[in-house]
Amino acid sequence: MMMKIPTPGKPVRGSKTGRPIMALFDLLGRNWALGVIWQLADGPATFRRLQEKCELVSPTVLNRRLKELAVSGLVEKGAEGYQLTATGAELAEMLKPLGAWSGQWAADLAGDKAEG
Amino acid sequence: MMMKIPTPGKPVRGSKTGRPIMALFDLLGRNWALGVIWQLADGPATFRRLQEKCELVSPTVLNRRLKELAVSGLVEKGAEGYQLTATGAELAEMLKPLGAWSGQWAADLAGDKAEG
DNA sequence: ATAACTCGCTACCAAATGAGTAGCAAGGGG
DNA sequence: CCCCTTGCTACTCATTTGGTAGCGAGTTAT
Repeated sequence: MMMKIPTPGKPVRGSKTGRPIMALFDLLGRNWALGVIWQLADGPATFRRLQEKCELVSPTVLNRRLKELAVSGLVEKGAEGYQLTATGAELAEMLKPLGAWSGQWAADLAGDKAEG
Repeated sequence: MMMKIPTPGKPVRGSKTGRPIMALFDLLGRNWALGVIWQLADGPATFRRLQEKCELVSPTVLNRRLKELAVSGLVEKGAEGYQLTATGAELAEMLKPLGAWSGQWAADLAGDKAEG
């Protein structure tokens, strides 16, 4: 099983420099990575529960993302299943504003189409 | 040429509901999407300049991301090349904190390894 | 004890996406 | 006209994803 997990400081997929922000973007720039963090911000969840919250993402992908996020110190396993680490929670906190913003963005896009 | 571009309000890759936040995560959860926005936050750039800033990302991928971001109203073409729209700039603004945070994250990860 | 169920996860394969190189059409300069 | 840069497409091959099936462990119910 090959698993390239982006790590700050060394070359990763799409980043030869390994600048932290690029390693982060590489990690988050994978399907469902952001979604998983978003859902875990609500609180811990078991594997299957998380799968449901992520609209039935396939177990293959979910498991891959969880492993990557775990190695990266953003997610960990606790008594109640998977949960954000302190670091992961910080990140989730920074993502929160995107929730409201995305609603506005969706509205704008719909508006543009109606007008244009 | 098939191009599935996530649009809020309708089912997209990885999201049957099309909730705006999921459409957004789908859009951003692609290789270099976040990186492109990040780089454009510095100011407009031509295609080739952008390619350089993104560590020589292949033109294929860069072009795809730009098209997707354009359709999604985050990026547009101006006199000086590609640039963020007002909406895109808002998003970029919200991503800014990640820059500093990722530095800390990288340091923590390195620290854990050294200790652990 | 065992049958039935749930849970976390892996194996497997098909489909989509990505990387990388080559190179073309358009525009500008000399 | 020739040469250079720019934006981008074509093509090929590697990697990632999606989707289904199902296993081994633990739990409950009989």
